Amino acid sequence: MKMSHQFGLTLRQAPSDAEVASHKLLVRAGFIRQLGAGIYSLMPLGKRSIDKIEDMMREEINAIGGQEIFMPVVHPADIWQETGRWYSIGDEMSRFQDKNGHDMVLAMTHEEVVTDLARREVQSYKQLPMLVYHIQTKWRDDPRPRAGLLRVREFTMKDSYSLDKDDAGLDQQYRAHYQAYFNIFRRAGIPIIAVKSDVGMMGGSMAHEYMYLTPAGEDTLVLCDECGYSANRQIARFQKPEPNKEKVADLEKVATPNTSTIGSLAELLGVPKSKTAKAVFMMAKFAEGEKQTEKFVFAVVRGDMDVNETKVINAIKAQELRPANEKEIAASGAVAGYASPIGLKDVLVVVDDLIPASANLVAGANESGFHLKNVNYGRDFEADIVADIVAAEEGFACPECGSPLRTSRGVEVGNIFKLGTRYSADMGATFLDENGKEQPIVMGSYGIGSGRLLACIAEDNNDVHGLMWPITTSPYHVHLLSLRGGEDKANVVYEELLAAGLEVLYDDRDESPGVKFNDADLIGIPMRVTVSERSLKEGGAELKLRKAQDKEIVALNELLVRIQTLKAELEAEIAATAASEIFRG
RNA sequence: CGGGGUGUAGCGCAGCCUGGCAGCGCACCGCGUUUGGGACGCGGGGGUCGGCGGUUCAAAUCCGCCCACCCCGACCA
Repeated sequence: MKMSHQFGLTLRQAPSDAEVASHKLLVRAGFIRQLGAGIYSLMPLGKRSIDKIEDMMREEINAIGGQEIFMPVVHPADIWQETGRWYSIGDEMSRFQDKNGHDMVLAMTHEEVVTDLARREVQSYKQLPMLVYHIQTKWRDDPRPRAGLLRVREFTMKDSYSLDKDDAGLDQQYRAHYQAYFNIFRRAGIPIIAVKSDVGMMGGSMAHEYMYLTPAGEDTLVLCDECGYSANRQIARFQKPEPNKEKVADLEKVATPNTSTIGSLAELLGVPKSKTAKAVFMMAKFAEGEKQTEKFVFAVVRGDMDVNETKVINAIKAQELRPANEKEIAASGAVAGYASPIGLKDVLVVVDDLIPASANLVAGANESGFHLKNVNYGRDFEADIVADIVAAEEGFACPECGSPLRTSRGVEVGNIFKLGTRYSADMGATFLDENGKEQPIVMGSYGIGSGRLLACIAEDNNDVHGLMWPITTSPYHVHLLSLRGGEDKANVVYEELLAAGLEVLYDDRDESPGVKFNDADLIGIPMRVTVSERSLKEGGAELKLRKAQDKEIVALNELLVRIQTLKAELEAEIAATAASEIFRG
């Protein structure tokens, strides 16, 4: 491609609303342009990189038996009603009516459509296993898009769906994806770790997320350097400390004026925070078919720990959780700052499993200015549900080996879910087994966001001058610059490289050398070839790697072979990182 | 949804407080000089000052409402 007619210019300054490196550089280098909040166009350079990423996805998914299909982006509401997600998903799903007044949805994922296809096409166990996938645009009206392509509302995703006759088959396809995803990320040139994760709105029994570690990420991961345990903080477990073994003492009411925080309470009474119980009030939404109900939830954890809302949602099997407002708190009989589960009515009490084992805690008296000492579970109050609802923190003990845990921020670039029969059962996607008995198809779903992956590659591969693409995802292999006195020879080189099948971005513009060099560094194509009066005098063309400092002069008649060799070396470097991943289920 | 911020040329910004011809740098067009790390000179083109309404002789500037975008939080894959 000749840059003189390239659609999309480089910018000397990034738009002021770009903050993270990948966003600034992708805009400045002309890969993407923003249309609205979380809505981006891909320019020619960006489109070429995305195509390469998606082609690698195709190769890896084809290699594990995938068959590419293409499913619609607009769905009739009825299939979403069949699975109940029409009712359970909130504003994040955009809905509209067609001209006949029929409810429609913009696809945010494709479980419903693929399950509908499966119930039409799959009749017999003899057809299974099968794996279908597509690369399609999705729309999720995220409450807060941010950071360029790292978090958007409209995005393209490769998602595959596995169809099996039983759990063993699902497990096999799940593990195949587990490895295939690592292959894709390796080939794309970025380090990724897999962590155990919440199943969220997908439902199902097991899930992993693929995380690129970066402070710009917004998921918090809990990692153990000792044994390799890794999980999203939303579900991360840890070993609870040994509870105290005190003898149960008598309940005692104490005046604690102006002591509505755990810190001030512990100080006033001279006890450690771990001897107190903390209460958090939330409203939980439950969906039963088409009906929605809300319930006041009273969660209790030890004072030195924090509630993990995802764990609460999973413990009480709610759809959604939000903080309760003052009115709702008052209606429940609880007193903010002095709340306790003792004597409350019509509320759902959820207690962390460390609480029943802890004796003589300090808790609120449900009376402003008073707390109770020596509160004991079982004697003074009981819970509707006892479960692990505490958020894992840096330094807590690893659930597997007891070593201190570490936390890190990450961006989720992919995920895999064991769906089981969550969708096939609701939608009647069944087959006949060996005994002629009707069984629901056992399913899995597996996604990777291609734009988010592009952003992570950019985030991981840049320096002060600009982007530095791995050869596998670079929009072009070679960036050819012609400078004064080298124009004619550069034209010949361009034609020769193209004829050899190389992808070349040719800077044939009438610009000063500085502009061309700086644009080349900004765009970040791995190999740069300069043809000028000077280089010709020195014996040919100048060849430089974007990531290296050294330059070499290569005779024009050897240039093609030299570039092909270098390209093969760059590809081999990435291939050399391939490995089998240990599955951590 | 809560808190904070910003909307003036393609990009970055000044002007607004204290109302009076809409500016600067980069980018863009023409001519000339220059040519290996974001050149220089001369001459040009480009604006509903986010939108609507109000105050005023006069509004980018003051007032009201709305919209968009960004950041933090809530939430989410």
